[in-house]
Amino acid sequence: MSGMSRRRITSKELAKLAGVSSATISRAFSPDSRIGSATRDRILAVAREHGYQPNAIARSLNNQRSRLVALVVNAIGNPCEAEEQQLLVHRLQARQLLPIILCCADHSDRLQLMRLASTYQVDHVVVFSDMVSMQDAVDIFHTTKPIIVSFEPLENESVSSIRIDGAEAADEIIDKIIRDGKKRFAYLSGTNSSWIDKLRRKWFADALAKRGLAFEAQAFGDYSYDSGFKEAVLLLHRDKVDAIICGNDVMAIGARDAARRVIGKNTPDDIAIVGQDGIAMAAWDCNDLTTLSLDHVAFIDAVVELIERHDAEVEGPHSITLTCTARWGSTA
Amino acid sequence: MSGMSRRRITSKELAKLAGVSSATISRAFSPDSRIGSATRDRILAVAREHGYQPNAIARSLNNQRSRLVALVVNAIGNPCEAEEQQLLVHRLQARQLLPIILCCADHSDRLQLMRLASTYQVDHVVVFSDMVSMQDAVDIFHTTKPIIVSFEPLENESVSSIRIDGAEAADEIIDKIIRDGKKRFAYLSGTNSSWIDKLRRKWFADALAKRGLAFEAQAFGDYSYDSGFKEAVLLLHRDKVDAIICGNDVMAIGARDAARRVIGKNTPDDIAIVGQDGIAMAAWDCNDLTTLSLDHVAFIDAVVELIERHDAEVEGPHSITLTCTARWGSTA
DNA sequence: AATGTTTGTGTAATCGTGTGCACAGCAGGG
DNA sequence: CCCTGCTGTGCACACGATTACACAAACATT
Repeated sequence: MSGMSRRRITSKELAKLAGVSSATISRAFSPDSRIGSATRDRILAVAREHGYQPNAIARSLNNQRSRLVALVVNAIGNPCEAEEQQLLVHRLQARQLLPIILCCADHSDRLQLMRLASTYQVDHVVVFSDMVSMQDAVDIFHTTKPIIVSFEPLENESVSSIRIDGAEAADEIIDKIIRDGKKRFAYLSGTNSSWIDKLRRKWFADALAKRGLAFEAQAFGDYSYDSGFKEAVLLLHRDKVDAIICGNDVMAIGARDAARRVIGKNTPDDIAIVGQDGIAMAAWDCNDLTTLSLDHVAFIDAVVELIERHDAEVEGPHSITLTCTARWGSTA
Repeated sequence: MSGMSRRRITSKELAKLAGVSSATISRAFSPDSRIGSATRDRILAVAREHGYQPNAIARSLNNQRSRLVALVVNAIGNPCEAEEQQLLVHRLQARQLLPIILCCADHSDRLQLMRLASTYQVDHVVVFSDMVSMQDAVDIFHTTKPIIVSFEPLENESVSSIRIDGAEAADEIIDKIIRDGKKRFAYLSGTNSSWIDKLRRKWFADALAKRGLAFEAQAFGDYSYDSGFKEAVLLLHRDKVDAIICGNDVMAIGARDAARRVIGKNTPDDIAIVGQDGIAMAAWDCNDLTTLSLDHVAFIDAVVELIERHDAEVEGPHSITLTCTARWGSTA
């Protein structure tokens, strides 16, 4: 435990200390290699004494395997993703894989950021963000076969994908709201550029169309509470809608607050408000949101499953489909 | 753009293609090295054509500089930390540094996890988690000089620290609550093992003591909404307190909901509820929490400042102190 | 006792870059 | 014409580990 040394000790130096060659040091740290158990024990003892650990960078260079995983996300703080990120990081850590977070929210060149990460020879890439196109991911990580979270089946040979389908659940929700007597629907998007947002909106639009209705208004926020609050005021006041489908749960909570405080209308009697994602906060007593929800555990299970297939070098395109469910609260 | 190749091209191969030596390739990618500008342009063109990027792993091995930063956090989903994490990741990315997240919440051997990360020769370590002791951090990252977020000055030569002081703000808050006529205080801890929690409690306990009072009850949660809810019911019902200081904002929101829904008491008239952290959600209209808050931007500025000092190899122990402020809402 | 097999260790090459050193070419000054 | 100085490039080694190969010793088999 004489770990006061500023510099890290190398395998060659440890070899000298233990009276063996550096190859033997390496073997002492590789579980299944031919080495005398007495030698191994002695080496591990000396290693512990001098605080030696094999250098993972050098090991990666030789192995062609870095045990790093790039996670491309929109943001970290964003609760919609945070729960899943947390789960995934746990699962990776359990497999001795280290996550590198690439955060796209700040729009400062996302592609450059991904290129930087790709130079670190990451073993896997998981793209959660809808701000990066599949083609960009494939081009930049052409050596890694990205895992992409998607809302439609991807036919591309060089990616694996997780497809999420909420059409049915959206239909259930719309059905309930209409039976409750609401007539004028609005959609509050999280962004105006994302294809995920477009698809989610389509689920609900299709459900409306099936019943001869359509969205009477559409607004654009930025997935934040404040934007949900602000846009809801406009929708309720100007467009006189009585049902708002929001792009995520956080905006839905903002919209609910706006309705209650600014307009003086309450859910679910006066108006209906629906979220999407099914974050834990949505189920809190003070929120109790009706939301189009995804099973986070199943979702991350799917990601891990794909990572395992890549590790096992199973060939061919891989795609897993998950379906959303409606989670009922008191807001719709 | 013929990036269909499965394997990544190396500098030596590119050298052959460009009719130069691999050393020249390397120089083409190093901004300040002696190389003819014509040669550089040609090399960069060929490199782009073949999708070549220098291998950061090999570069790190040679440089003794990985440009990786380990962030040791409790959890990712936790809103208390998420905002800061998000900020810090942005700042790191702007400096071309890649963050590796180490998540301690899952108690599966935190130390082993840190040891794993340390083998990747990270350039910096930032410890946000109060679940890892300073000594452990120093032992494991003895080559890296960790940056530790702390609540008391650390005299240790081998760490830099950010100290957070909330004594004054706690005093203000207690003062206000007492002037409002509340008399029986409870403290709702986030955990029973963390020294951060103990210190935060001390700020408020000292403020009470100054006025001849003390906490009449103490409960232990786990920083979650649900635990705040559950424990608050007990505190209000069994211990009949009329003011609850919570270990973080999320528990405070849970406590507020419990008071309102289960006990039928409202803030701030019947009872006072105080949070800590000053997360964005606390300011939402539906919450409007009184909270002991820290300026997140200043906080991350301090972290980045310490990272820069380490990069500049400024010697000596570094410590930056930040003070919390009271953020007033309608709950106390 | 001779031969084959297993075990444990050392030697040296390799992974992909960065860089000190040497050197060739070229310009300019005397 | 010689000497000095600068520019651009290649050679070779270093970074710290892994691993195929070789080989000695120990052990097993006939």
